[in-house]
Amino acid sequence: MSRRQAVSPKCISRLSLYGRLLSTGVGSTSGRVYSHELARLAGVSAAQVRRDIMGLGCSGTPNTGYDVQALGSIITEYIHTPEGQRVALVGVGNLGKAILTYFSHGSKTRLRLVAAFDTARDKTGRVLHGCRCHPMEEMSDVIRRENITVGIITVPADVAQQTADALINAGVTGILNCAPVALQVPARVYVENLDITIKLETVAFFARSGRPQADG
Amino acid sequence: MSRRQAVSPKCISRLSLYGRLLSTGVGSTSGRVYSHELARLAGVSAAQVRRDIMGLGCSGTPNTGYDVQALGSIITEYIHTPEGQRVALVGVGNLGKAILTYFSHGSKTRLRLVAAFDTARDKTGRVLHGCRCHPMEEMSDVIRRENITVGIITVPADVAQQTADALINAGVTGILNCAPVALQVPARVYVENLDITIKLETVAFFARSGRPQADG
DNA sequence: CATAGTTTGTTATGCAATTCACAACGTTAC
DNA sequence: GTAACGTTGTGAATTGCATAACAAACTATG
Ligand SMILES: NC(=O)c1ccc[n+]([C@@H]2O[C@H](COP(=O)([O-])OP(=O)(O)OC[C@H]3O[C@@H](n4cnc5c(N)ncnc54)[C@H](O)[C@@H]3O)[C@@H](O)[C@H]2O)c1
Ligand SMILES: NC(=O)c1ccc[n+]([C@@H]2O[C@H](COP(=O)([O-])OP(=O)(O)OC[C@H]3O[C@@H](n4cnc5c(N)ncnc54)[C@H](O)[C@@H]3O)[C@@H](O)[C@H]2O)c1
Repeated sequence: MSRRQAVSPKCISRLSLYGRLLSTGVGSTSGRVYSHELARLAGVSAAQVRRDIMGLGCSGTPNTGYDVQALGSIITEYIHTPEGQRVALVGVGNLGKAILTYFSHGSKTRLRLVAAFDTARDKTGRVLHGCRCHPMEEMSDVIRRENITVGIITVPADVAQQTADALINAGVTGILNCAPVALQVPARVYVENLDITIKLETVAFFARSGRPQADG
Repeated sequence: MSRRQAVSPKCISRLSLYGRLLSTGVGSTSGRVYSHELARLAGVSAAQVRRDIMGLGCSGTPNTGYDVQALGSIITEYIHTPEGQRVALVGVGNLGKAILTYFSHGSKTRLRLVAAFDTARDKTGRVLHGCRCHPMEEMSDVIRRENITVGIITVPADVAQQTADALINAGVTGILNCAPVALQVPARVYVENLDITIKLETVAFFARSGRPQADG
């Protein structure tokens, strides 16, 4: 259970990707996979794959590669808790609804999106894809009762900070922020920003000058 | 027009963020802004801000900071073309519709989302927020005619690669990929991946172990 | 059993990006 | 005018990350 050493967010992101590749039919014939195979599918180098796996207490055998099942399990157990962490989403608008739909149908992650929140009365009280939308006043209670540790923010930019404050107050320690603002949070809280406009402007820039190959 | 030197995607992303901050009421009273103010709002260090700006042929004056208007213009002109690049979106599903709505209403970028594509007949032919949804057969023609250089992929994962191929064939040189696969593209094409599941799993991981502070 | 051929685990190397530190400069106060 | 303060611009130091490289290990084969 104890983490071997501090790993970077980028490393965790790659492990998450390897995990998905392993669970979606890689090496399904042999039951085994080489580092360079995973590398090609993940868009990274083979050395990178081996190095990432090294940090997990590895399991590969030379000349045969990795056991798909075993490696998948190790990665999943490293990234996730046995029960799967519980997630809440705030702001059931266009983007919020898309994410809600995705995580109840399309996604295979161990994470569970178990509650949604909104201010609009036509949203609250309803149940979308098995996930109830609560009014904001119930946030603190629901997050504690449901043991929620992660929040997704899909509210308008001008209320994103207060939404983050409310989530943190209620006990959330990780936030995926889809609003285009940099949140101010205490050091113990981890934030990732998912800013579509910035990503798109970056793509547009390199669509012209075309040099580097990168990712996020 | 000529770029001073090769800059990293992360640098461009930060410049994009500074640009937005400058255009949304930073230092609106004085008309000027300090590097440490931008830094706090962007969630980076003051030295980082100054260094990023340095690469643009800078304009700040000691003790007074930067002229908001001037710096904003310089950043915009560096990141964008004068006319604004044109963008197409493929896959008008839950996520695709949310993005379409956002870029016709909520966003202030110079980029223009001017065309959408889908296979489903109930999507094609309709006009959403001033953006027509075409059938896939018209892609090549429309992209050339409309001078589109950037594509957004919001189709299911199993058709993302063929969608990318089609976009590239039609002349697109930058792709924002929202499907959870690593696309194989020629070196001249620039790809950014926007993988919500990976981002969320990364947040969940550090919501427990809580160490680093990072971003993407 | 020995030999050839691959792939892993890991260490060393190189590179890029961020931070540090400070001189130069402008501004303000008196 | 001049002294004191605060910020910029930028070379140097540092950190972190990815690539390269290679010894050890395993399989296969005759
Ligand atoms: N839709 C996109 O593709 C897209 C792209 C980039 C960024 N974003 C950002 O994501 C966020 C949401 O975008 P959207 O298109 O879904 O907007 P939206 O207007 O469709 O949805 C916003 C939702 O938040 C709710 N809300 C408003 N104030 C609230 C509050 N104080 N507490 C709780 N809920 C509140 C509203 O009732 C609404 O349901 C915005 O910050 C937007 O900038 C969206
Ligand atoms: N919705 C989310 O929040 C979310 C989160 C993470 C990842 N994603 C990814 O984004 C993509 C889209 O997700 P979604 O929820 O919008 O799915 P969706 O099923 O709602 O939309 C998919 C759209 O693509 C169209 N399509 C199907 N095949 C096509 C083809 N060959 N060419 C052109 N169009 C085609 C469909 O008609 C549909 O309109 C998926 O790859 C999904 O994994 C979505």
